[in-house]
Amino acid sequence: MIGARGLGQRRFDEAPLSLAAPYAAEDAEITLALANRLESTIRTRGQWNVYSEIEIPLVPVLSRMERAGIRIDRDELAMQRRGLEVRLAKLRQEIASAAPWPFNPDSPKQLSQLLFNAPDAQPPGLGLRVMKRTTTGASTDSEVLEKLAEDPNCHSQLPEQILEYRQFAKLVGTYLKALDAAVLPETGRIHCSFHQTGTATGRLSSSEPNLQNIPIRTEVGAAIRRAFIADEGMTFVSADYSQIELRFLAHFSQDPGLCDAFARGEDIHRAVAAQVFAVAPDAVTDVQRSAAKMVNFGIVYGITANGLARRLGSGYTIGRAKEIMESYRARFRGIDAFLRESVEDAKRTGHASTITGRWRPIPQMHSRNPAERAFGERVAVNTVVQGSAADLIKIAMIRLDQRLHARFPRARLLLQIHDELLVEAPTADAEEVRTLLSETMRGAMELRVPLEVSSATGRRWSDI
DNA sequence: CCATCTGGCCAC
DNA sequence: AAACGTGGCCAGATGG
Repeated sequence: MIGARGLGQRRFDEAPLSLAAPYAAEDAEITLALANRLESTIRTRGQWNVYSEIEIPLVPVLSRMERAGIRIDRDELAMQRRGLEVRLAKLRQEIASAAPWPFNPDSPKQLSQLLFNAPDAQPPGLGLRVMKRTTTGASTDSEVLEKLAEDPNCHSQLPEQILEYRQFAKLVGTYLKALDAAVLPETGRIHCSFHQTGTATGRLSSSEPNLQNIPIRTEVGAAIRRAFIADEGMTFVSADYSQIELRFLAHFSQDPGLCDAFARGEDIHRAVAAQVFAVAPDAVTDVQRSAAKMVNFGIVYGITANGLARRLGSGYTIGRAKEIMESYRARFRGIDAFLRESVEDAKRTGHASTITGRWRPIPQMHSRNPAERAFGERVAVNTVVQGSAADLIKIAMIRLDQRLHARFPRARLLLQIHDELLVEAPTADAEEVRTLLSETMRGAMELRVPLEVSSATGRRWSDI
C-alpha cells in the first residue's frame, strides 16, 4: 500500500517483512487453515451476514479509497502555517512575560504547577483554586482554563493566553505540519489508511494521517479544509446524513413523538424542546433549544444527570438537569422504553446488537462494580445506535462504489467520516454524481422514519 | 535511544 | 477504571 511513511520506514508495531518465497506453499496452507477457522467462528457467532454482505464487500472499496488519496494544496498549508507560527511566537513571548518562571507552555504538568502550586511551594505557583483533577494532579484542560479566565479572582492573563496558544499549537502540530509531511511529493496526494477492525461499534477508523478529524468547529480550524482540493478537472461532491443517530433512536423506539417530528421534517431539537418544556414550537427559546439538543446527544451517549448538568453549564443544577430528563422520559415514553430494553437485552445476552445483527460483547454488564456496570449500560445504548449508523453508511458505500463504477467510472469515493461521504467527480458530472450519492445514501436502508441527506459540491473541501 | 504512558484535544 | 459514546495524534514525561 502506498503510505505516507514510504518504504524503508517501518514502525515498531509492524511485523517484519516476510521471507516469503521459499515458504509460499506452506504459507498458503496456513493462511487457508486460519481463514477457514475464522469463517467458522464468524458463522457460529451469527455474524456471517455482516461479514459476507458488508465487511468483505467493503474491503475493495476501502482499498480504492486508500489508493485514490486526496490532493493537497501544499502552498495553502504553508501559508496558514506561517501565519499561525507568527502568532504562536508572539503568544510564547506574552506567556513568558506573564509567568513567574520560565516554563514550557506545551507541558500540562508545568502549567499545572504554575497555576495551582502555593506561592511558597517549589516551584512557586499562583495558588489558584483547583476545580478538576486528573490521575496525576490538577487538570489544566480547556474547561478549567475557561473558568479561570472568567474568574474575577484570577488576575492572571495566563489562562486566556494558554487557551489561545493551545488552539494554534494544535492546528499547527496535528494538522498543518503533519498533513504536509504526509503528502506524497510525486503526486501531491495524501493516502490515509482506513481500518475495519479498529472500533468496538463497527465504525471505521482512519490513521496515518487520520482524515476523519480534520477541524471544522472554529474558523481558523476550518480554514485547513481549504488545503484539500479536487484534482484537475474534478469537483468534490459531499453528502452527509442529517441527525442519523436520532433517526435510529426513533426507528428502534417507534416513539410517536420523535417519529412524527421526523416524518414532518421538523427541526428536531426545537420539537423536542417544545415537548420537554411544554411550550409551542414557535415559543421555544434559543436556550431551551440548546438544552434539548444536549439532552438529545446525551440520550444517544447514555445520559447521566451529572453529565447533562455539566454540559448545560452554570445556569443549571444537577436537580434541574434531573427534572429535564424526567420530563423527557415522560414525554417520550417510547424512547424511555427503548433505553430500558437495550439495557435489559444487554444484561440478558451480555451483548448489544445493531440493526444488521452485528454485536458487541459488554462484559461490564455483570460487574460487581456499580460504576463499571453503569458504563456498560451506556455502552449498551450507544452501541445500538452508533453501530447501526455505521452499518448504514457501509452499505451505502458498497452500493455507491458499484453505481459510480457503472455510471461515472472517473468518479471515486475518497473519504468516509462516519456520517459523511466525500467523492471526487469530473466537474461536468458533479451534479449528477451529487444526485446519485444523495439517493444512494438515502436509499441504503428503509427505516420507520425518512432518512435525510444534505449534499454539496465544491473545488475545495472548505467550499462545502 | 526507544517504547509507553499521560493529558489534552480534534472529529463524528 | 469507567461522572456522556467512538476514535487518533500531539508534546511532554517517564522508565528501561
